[in-house]
Amino acid sequence: MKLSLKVEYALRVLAQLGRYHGSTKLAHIEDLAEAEEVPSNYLVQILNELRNGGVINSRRGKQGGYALAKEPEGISLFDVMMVIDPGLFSNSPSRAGQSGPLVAESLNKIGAAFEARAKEISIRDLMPRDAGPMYYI
Amino acid sequence: MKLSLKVEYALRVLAQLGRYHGSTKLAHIEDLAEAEEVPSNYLVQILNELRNGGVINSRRGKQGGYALAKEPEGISLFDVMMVIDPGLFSNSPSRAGQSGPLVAESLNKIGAAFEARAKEISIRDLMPRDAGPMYYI
DNA sequence: GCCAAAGTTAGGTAACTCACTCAACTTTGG
DNA sequence: CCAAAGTTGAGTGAGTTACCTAACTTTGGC
Repeated sequence: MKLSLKVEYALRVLAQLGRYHGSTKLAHIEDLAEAEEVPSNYLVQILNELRNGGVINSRRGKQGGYALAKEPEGISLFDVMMVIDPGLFSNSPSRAGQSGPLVAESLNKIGAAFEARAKEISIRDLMPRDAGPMYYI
Repeated sequence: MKLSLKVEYALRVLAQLGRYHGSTKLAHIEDLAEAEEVPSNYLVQILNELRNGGVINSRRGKQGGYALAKEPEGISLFDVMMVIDPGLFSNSPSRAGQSGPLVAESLNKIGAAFEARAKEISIRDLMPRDAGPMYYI
C-alpha cells in the first residue's frame, strides 16, 4: 500500500511525543524535528493537523509545546491516518463497468484487512519497549 | 489504501477477459473498453503492461485480440497489482529518525496484511458466480 | 499482393498532488 | 515589552496521473 511521507512523519513524531508522555514537559517543534529527522517547516503543518484532529494538545507562548492528547495505547495508527491522510480510507472504488461491482467488493475486502490491521497497532507499539519483568533463578 | 484508477481498470478488464475464458474467441480492445467503461486510449497502455507482465496473451492482425494467459483462479489481485502498480508493494518505509525502525516495522505489518489479502483473491472472484449444482427433490 | 482490421510503440500534456518553503501573525511568560 | 514559542495562509518546483495522438507493424481475406 502506498503511504505518504506525511503519514510516516506523523507517526515518528507521535512516537517521540510518546516518550514525553508521563512527564510534564512539552515537546518543541525543533526538538521533534531534529529527533525524528523531519523537516521542521513541514512538521508545523503536520502538528497542526494532528491538533485539529484531536490527537495532540498544544500550548502557545513561552513554555509552549506539544503533548499527546490521550494515552499512547489509546491512539491507533488508523486514527492517525484518518487525520493526516483521510483519502486512504474514504475513497471507495468505482462500480462502473460490467465488472465494477465485483471488483469494488474485492477491493473493499483488501481495504478492510488494511484498516483492521491499522486499528490493532497503537502509538505505544511505536515506543521503545520497556524491559519486561525479569526473573532471576 | 490508495489505489490508482489504473489498477481498477486493469481488474475490470481482466474480469471481462475471464468471461471470454474457455471460449476460443479473443477479446478486442474496443469491446473491453466499452463493456468495462475504460477509456480505450488508456486501455491500450494497460493491456500492454499486462502482456509484458505475463498476465495476458495477445495476437496481432485480423482475428487478433487478448486472452488471459492462465486460468482465472491462477491470477491473484496481488499479481495484477505487482504488474500495474509495482510501487504499491515495493516501497518500504524509511527507518530514519529515532522512531524510524519501530514505525517502519509497524507499517510493514499493515502492508503485509494488505498483501496477504490481495493474494487470496483471484480473477475468478471478479467473475459472475455460476449457479451452483441444483438439486431437485 | 493489396488492404483493412487489428494490436504495438513512442511521445506529449493538462491537471493534480506531494513535500516542502516563506512570511506574517498571535500568544505567553518573565 | 520583548523574546520564545505556536498559528495561519499562501506559494512553488518536481513529480505523478490519466489520459490523447499519431505513426507503425502484423495478420487474414479477397
